[in-house]
Parts: sequence; C-alpha cells; structure tokens
Amino acid sequence: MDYNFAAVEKKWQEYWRNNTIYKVSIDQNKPKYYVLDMFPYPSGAGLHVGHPLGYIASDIFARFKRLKGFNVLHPMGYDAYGLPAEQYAIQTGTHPAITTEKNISRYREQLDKIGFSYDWDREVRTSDPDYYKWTQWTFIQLFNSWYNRKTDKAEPITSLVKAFEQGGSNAVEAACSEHPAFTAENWKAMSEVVQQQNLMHYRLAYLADTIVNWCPALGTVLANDEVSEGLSVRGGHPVERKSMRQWLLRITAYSDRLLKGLETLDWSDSIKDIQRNWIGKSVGGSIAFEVENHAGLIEVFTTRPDTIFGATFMVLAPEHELVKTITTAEQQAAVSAYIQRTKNRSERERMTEVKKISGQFTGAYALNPFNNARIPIWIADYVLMGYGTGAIMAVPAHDSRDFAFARHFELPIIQVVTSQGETLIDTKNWEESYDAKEGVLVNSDFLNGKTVQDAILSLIAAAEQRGIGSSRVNYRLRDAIFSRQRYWGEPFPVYYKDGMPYMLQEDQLPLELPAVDAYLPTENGEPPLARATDWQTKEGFPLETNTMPGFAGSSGYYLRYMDPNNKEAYFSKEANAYWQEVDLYMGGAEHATGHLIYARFWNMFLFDIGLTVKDEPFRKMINQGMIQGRSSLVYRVNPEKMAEYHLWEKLKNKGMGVEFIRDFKDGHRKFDFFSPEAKLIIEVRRVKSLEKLAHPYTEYAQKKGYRMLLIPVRDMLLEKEVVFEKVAALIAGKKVPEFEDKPALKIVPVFASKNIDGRAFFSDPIHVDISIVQNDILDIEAFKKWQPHWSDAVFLLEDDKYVCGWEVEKMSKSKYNVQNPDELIERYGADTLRLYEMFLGPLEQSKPWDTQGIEGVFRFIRKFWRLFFDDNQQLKVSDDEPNKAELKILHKTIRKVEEDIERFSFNTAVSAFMICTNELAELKCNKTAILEPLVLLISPYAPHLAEELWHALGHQDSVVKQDFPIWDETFLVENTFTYPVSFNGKKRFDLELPIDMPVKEIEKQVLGLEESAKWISDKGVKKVIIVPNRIINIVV
RNA sequence: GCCCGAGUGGUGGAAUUGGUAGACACGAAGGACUUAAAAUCCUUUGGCCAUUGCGGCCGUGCCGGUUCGAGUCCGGCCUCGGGUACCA
Repeated sequence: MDYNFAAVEKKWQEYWRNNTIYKVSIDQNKPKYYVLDMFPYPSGAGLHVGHPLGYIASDIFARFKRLKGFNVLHPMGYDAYGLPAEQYAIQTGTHPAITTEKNISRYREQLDKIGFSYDWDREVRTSDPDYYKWTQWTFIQLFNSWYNRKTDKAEPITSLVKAFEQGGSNAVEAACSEHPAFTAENWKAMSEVVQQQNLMHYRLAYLADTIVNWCPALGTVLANDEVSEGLSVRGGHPVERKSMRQWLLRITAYSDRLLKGLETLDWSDSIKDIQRNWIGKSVGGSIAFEVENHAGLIEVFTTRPDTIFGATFMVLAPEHELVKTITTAEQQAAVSAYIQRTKNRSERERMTEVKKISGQFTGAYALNPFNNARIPIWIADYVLMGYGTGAIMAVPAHDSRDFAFARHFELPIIQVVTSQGETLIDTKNWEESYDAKEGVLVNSDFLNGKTVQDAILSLIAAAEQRGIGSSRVNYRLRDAIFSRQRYWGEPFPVYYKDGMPYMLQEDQLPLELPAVDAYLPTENGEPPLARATDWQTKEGFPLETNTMPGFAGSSGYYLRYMDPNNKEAYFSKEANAYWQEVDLYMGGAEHATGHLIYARFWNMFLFDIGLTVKDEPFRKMINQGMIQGRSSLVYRVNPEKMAEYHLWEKLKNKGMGVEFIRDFKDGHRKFDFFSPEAKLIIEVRRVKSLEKLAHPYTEYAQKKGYRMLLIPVRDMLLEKEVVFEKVAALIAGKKVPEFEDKPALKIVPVFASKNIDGRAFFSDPIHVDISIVQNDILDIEAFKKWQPHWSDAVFLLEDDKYVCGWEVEKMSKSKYNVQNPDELIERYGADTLRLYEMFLGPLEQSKPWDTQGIEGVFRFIRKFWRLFFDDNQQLKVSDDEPNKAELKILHKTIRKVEEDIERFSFNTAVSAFMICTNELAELKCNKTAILEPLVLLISPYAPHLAEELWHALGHQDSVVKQDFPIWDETFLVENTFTYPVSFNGKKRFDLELPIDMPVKEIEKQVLGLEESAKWISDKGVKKVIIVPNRIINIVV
C-alpha cells in the first residue's frame, strides 16, 4: 500500500474546517498581510484546471506568510451578478438568484477539494443585500460629491453650493461636464430645479444624455471596456452608438491621479502600460480659430501647436455643433448626405473602414490667427466628437492621417519642421509625413529656427497673450457609464420627483431587488425593473429602473472583506486601519482596463471622503498566465486523396519509367496524372463519379490521341498492385480497358495514425476527447463508444497503436480539451494537483496543460512519503544526529524554497523539493532532524501531506500554526570550489581548488597542469582571467 | 500601424548579477524485480562525427556588434502571443 491521499486529504480538510484553522481576526501583536484572489464569477461550467492556478499560487504564498509570522487575511467570495445567469433566466424563467446559488455551491465544492486556506467566514457576495447596501451607499456618496481641482480631491456637494453662493462659477475649479458662467447673484436667483440641473454637471455620479454603446442583443448599454472591436466582450454581439440618458461616474476627474498612482504600485510594466494607454494622457494646447463671415469660433486641440503655420485645412467631427451653421448653401446637400452616411454606419463598419478616406468640404474657411491664411473647413469621421474639441487643425506635412487626407482630396502640404541635416524636398514628392517630435521649425514666421520643444512653448505663450488659446491636457479615458437596462444587478438608490433624481435616505438601504414576472424589457422598451409592481417610494415617487453594472459590486469588495459582517458601516475604521490595503493581488491581466481601473477609482474616492487609509487598493499584483488546452487530434482519411497519394508515390520521379505530371490542366479539363511521353491520362475517382465521366473523358482522349485509365478509388485502396500492373501495361503499349465498372464499396470512415506516410496529404484533423487519449495513444474502443456513428471505423495503425496529433489552443468544450480538476484530484489527490500546477512553468506565463506530466509529481509525492514510511506503512524515522551532507541538503533546500517563494518562482521551488528528496533517498536519510523541517517547508505546497506527516511525527497541533524553518549559512560553506577551466571561453575541464586560494596561486596551479599544456600547446598564454569561486578562463 | 511580452532538446521548462547551456520533470529506448500486471529501481536520452580508449565539432529564432567570456548586454530583422486603434 502506498500513501493513501484520498483518505488523508479528506481527514485534514474536515479537521481544518471543524477547528476553524483558517479563521483570522485582528491581532495587533502580529504584522498583517492581505492576500487576495480576484473575485470569481461562478459560471455554470464550473472550474477547469486553468482557474485554480492563481488561487493555488496565492494560497501557497498566504500559507508561507503565516509560517513567517504574519497575520494573513486570505478571503474568498463571489462576483455573483452577471449576464450568463440573467440570459439563462430570460430563456428559462429561472430566477438568476437560483442559478447563481447553484453555481456557487458547485464552485465551493470544487474549491474545497483543493485545500485552500480561505477564511470562509468572510465570504462576500455582490448580490447579497447586506453587501450591496454599501455599493448603493457609495453611489449616494458619489452623487453627493464633486471634484475640486484646487484641492485635488472629492468634496461634498455642499461645499460647491457654498462656493457658488459666495463667488459664482468663477470661484470654482472643478471636474465637470459643463461649466457655465454665472455670478453669485445669478446662482441665488436660480430656481431649485435649475440649480439642481447645474449641480448635475459637477456630481461624481451624474445623469446625462450621452452617446453610449448600445447592444441590442443583450438589451443593454455597455461600458467602453466591455466592448472590443465593435462587439460585446461577453457574447460577441454587435454594438451600436446611440444617445441615451444614463448614470455616469466621473472617473475622468481622477485621470491624473490614476496615472500618477501607477508609479507607486508594484505591478507588472505591461499592466501599467495598458492602463496608461487606456487613460491616454496627451499634453498640448487649444487654439481658437475665427471663421470667415461667421461669428463663431472653432476651438481645436493639438499636441503640436508648433506646426500651426503648416495647417492647410481644418477638420470637424460630423456631429460638431458648428457644422450646421458654417456650411455654405452650395455645400449644404453634400454635407447632409455625408453626415447621414456616417450616422447609418455601424460601429463595426466604421472600424473596418478605417483605411478608407472620406470627408466633405463645408464651403467655409477658418482664419489662421497667426498669419490670417484662409483654410478650408472639412468634416470627416476620422475626427471624433468625443475627444478634445471634436475639431482639428490639419497639418498634413507632420501628421500621417492629415497627410493621407490631403493627398486624397488634393489639399496643399506645407513643411514646417526639418530634421537635422535634412535637404528640403518639395512636399509634392513626399511619400509620407514627417511625424517625429524633433527638429527645427521653418516656414513659420517667429518660430523659425526654434526646436520643436521651444516652438511649442513659444506658440502657446503667444496664443495666451492674445487670449486665443492655452495649454491643455486631454485624456482618452471617458466617464464610466453606470446604468444597465438589466434585471440582475444592484438597484440604484434613486427616485424621481418632477423628473429630477433624488437619493434615498441611508436608513432606507438596502433597496432590494424586486420580483418581476419576466426578465425582459417592457413593451415600451423600459428595463425589466419597470415590470415590478409597486416599484416606488412610500410617498409614491417612481424608483430608478436601471440597475448597476458588473463592476459596481467588484469595485470595493476587498474592503468589505476586512469587516464583512458589519451592519453599521461598509467596514470599521479599526479594521481598515489594521488591514489597510491588499498586499498581494492575484489575478488575470484581462481586467487591466476594467475592474482594475474602476476599483482604483472607487478606492481613491473613499480615500478622499475619509473612509480608507490608503488611496491605492492593491500594492502588489501578480497576473497568472492562461493555461491553454492541449487538444488531441485524429486524422480522418479522404479516400480519394489517399488513393491519389499512393499512385503518385509510384508514378513520381519516373517511378514507372516515364515522367508524369500531377494535376494536368488542358483548358477547363483537369486530370490527376498525365504522361506526355506515354500520352497517358490517369484519373482516380469514386466509382459513381467515374460512371458519369467515363463517356465524355473517352471522347476527349480519342480526339487528342491520348490513352486513358480511369481508376476507382476502391481498386487503388484494395488491390493497388493490380492497378500498377495495368499502368505498366499501358506504358508498355498494351491494351487495357479504360474503365471497369465494379460495385461501389460501402464507405467506411478511415482514420490514419499520425505518422502514416503521406497522412498530411490525404487526411483532415478532427478533435477528439482528451479523456480517451493517453500519452497521445488513442483508446480505440473508447473512441467508438464516444462517437457511435464511427463505431465501424477502420484505423490505420503504426506499431499496433493509433498515435494522435496535438495542438495547443484555448481550453473549450467544443475542442474536447477541457481538463477538470475534480477528475485529477480523484486520481492523484489535491496535493499533486497543487504541486503540478505550480511545476508547469513560470506563474505569469501562458502555458499548455499537459496531463502526462502530472505522473512525475505524483511519483515525487510518494517518494517523499517513503522517506518517512517503509513498505509496510510503518513510520521509520530515527532520532540520530544528522551528518554534514544531510544538513547541507536540508539548508540548501530551505534557502532555495524561501527565495523562490519570495520571487513567485513556484516551479523552481517544486524542483528544489524533488532534488532534495532524490538526494535524501540516495543517502537513505530517515532522520527526524532533517525530515521535520522539510514537512514545514513543503506545507504551503502540499498542506494535506504535510499535516499528515506532522501529526505522524508526534505533534498534536496543526502544521499551519508553526514557524517556517530558518536556513543556516554555516552548513552551506564549502572548503573547495570546483572551477570550470576554459580556454578562449570554452570549458575544457574542472579543477577543484581551496576556496580561499589567492588568484596568483590559482594561476600558477592551473598553468602548471598537464591538461592545460595540451590546450595551450605552442600558442602561448595571452591572458588569464580568474574570478574567484566562479571561473577560470585562459586566453591563448 | 503603434505599445508591451516571448522565442532554449521530442515536450513543459532551468540557468536569480554577463561566468560550466539543457537543472527538475514528462516522453522514449533498454534492463532488473514479478507467473503476470501495477508499483519500484537501474542505464541511456540536444545534434553530428568518432566509438578501440581518448574524444572532437556544432548548438539558446536570424544577421551583426561589445566582451577574456553572451541564452543573458547593444543594433537590425523574422515569427508568435497580448493590448490598442483614426485620441489630433
């Protein structure tokens, strides 16, 4: 009997649960450490082996930190609102809460089997009213706040009102949608409703008409990060642009802090880059242009104000409000037509047609404020209304898009920047624009001779002086659309009075999700909540019918874990002061532009209003890579192609004495094989098809004077020697019937093993379930059972085996390559699964799942076990004093494992365990003094095994509560070092020398060796490089 | 197009600061034990040449450079993966 993992794992999982081993509470005597996994959405499909990868890594780290004396917060919960459960509800009428509950229990069951050290008393679910009360509460705080640019933080809206009362709008610098000018007196004279309308421009949660991503298939609006390439990220449905009244969060107020905060975070550069690009800060200036014969000004945003003398035309977004008024009468029709055309295009069409240049001249001219040049005003949809001012000054010489536009519509191009030492060429002959932000200005009046950087500053200064422009910063980041026309989400704590939104009082929270009769919009197109009866306040005011998006609940869940059962507050001040922030956040990189930005924003806001002690929520983040599937393939033979292949193998390279051409074409006719020398055509086809073609082919051959052989596929496969004889006879000039009609063969599916000759030419790969393939060998009987319609299939084997091909691709049901953790746990145990997932490769890299390799880890676990137990399962440890060699192995391993965990190199730590076990087994070491620390060392990785061994060694308490072993340098020092001796950088032999031997002495020793003489020979020594305790290199 | 990241045996990967390339495992081949199987153990396993012993040559996507020494640093290119896309 071997190590009985099934019984052991069950025993200790129960022990941990019954003794609440992982329960954690505030302990001021210990340093805290917060390890968090990204919130999972419990999907109906359950976990596959890719999901727990990050959970295992974070669990190892959490366990390691516990052993290191930290008070570790390691919670888990569920992002329970989500589209799949609601889509299922729409189809079946099942309440999403029921589906979600079911999925959660399945998830929990799977998670429990892996042996995680979560404190489940802290579980949080976004759909739990006790939790979403605080999501709603935060929304109210956002509504009641504005962003003060002077203090650079969120402040209560009351302070804004006070400022307006005292100094009007000029007294305020705020993040806002609009900033109308009014005096204190104006403000006081406004009606309540007008005041509220004005305040809406400043609130951090606000209601506005905006262009939104409308997804008709899902019946809802989506945020920018929920849309990719014109399709919804979930489901892949087309998205349209539409104007709707929606709640938004003014995340743009935090653009700069979100950007700057990145510098302080211990995140991967790639995630930081993705966030930087998403926020998209660009520094430039805005300049106002007058329009000829028109009162309005057109303000443009540019990052290159220095190139203003090269502006040869101007482009407005088709939606720009001035388009209507500046367009001349002659151009009116053309402009309207263009606007109409761009409006009717879907977002996806617009994106795929990016390379197509389109635009329309308005007939109007703008005046360059610096030289009064008349520049034509165009509209084109390459200028977006949502960015900058929706208008650009086009400088075709120095912007590639403007360049392409100018070339297309034959507009002038003026060079204003030269690169160093450039000889000027007429722009007519340019092939591309010069976009680089370096060089010296020319053709630019007072900017001539200045560098680009200086010219930018000079021009902005000049514009400011004349009051026509200023420096300006723009962000790509948009305010987050916060309304969803869906049922399964948090209700807004909002009601409407006279069309104006008002917040519920805190004591009315949570506003619970009402029951509805169907999870669909109403006939009038209102969201599902409009179906709820009595969806109004006690006073009878209607409640908001939209719900909040998925990211609402996941933006602050990590804070709730600090104090999850608090009824009075989101979390207590004490809990937040103790746990502070997430020290290690483990999760996928796919949340870079969604959750990870929203959560940072949410946290910064709570920091501003004094709720949290940290402005950034996640100190360090590790993004685990994806685990890809390893699909198995069988090869279905195409009989016709196979017959052709075999014949060609015989005919090619004058195999039958004469040259043959393959795929011979004559006019519209095509034949498989043709020999000009023998004037012979050979065609291989199915009998049925030959019967039809025999006549026309024969006619053709007669006309051309060719001879012909029509070979049924069946003949080629069943009796190819006979066919070859016929061909030989024909070549020899003998008479052979052109076509012998025989009954067609019943078509049986044929599968060829991977390495059958020519397989690639005559077969097509088909995915096969990985559970019936072992070490790439197909279980043929299981295959026939799996696909009964292939039960009569014939298999072409190699060495009596069917060898499958394989491919690395996404793990998915349709590819039959999903590996489920439960099956593996049943077969190998959770510890093996944990170890193997780590052993697979670097945590952050994507890698294919390969079940074959798990055997090695399984062997290791049992080998480790056998260090403690003999073949009769008797404990065989001894209390003997360990020797030097054993101590060295132990301490080397402790050091390696600790260093590897610290740098999240879990795969190399597993190797270190293997090496250590191999070495100790070699020495037949069974000493407690060595083995006991090893049990502690391995406990974060294989907690069940470690707990069992720990108790077997006579301990009563849990291995979880112990201390991590400490390595001792003294056991590791060596007296000698084995130098690799190289000649010209090539290693030739080893040389063992005392560790403290001086360099001079080493040189003398090494040069005196007979071995060295061989390599030096007559070339002579040029130089000797000796790096103590590293290498010796001799240059000859 | 732009911005990241990665390319090492049949496979997953190791080499932490420029210092013995291929640790550890899988797979494969051969052997021991066994009536047999499983399990376990032993040997070989980057390629080529030599194999009578010593050995020798090549080799980390490609081309070039720096260096006594490059998988690692620099320049150029190729391929794959991720992000983003008229963002002015």
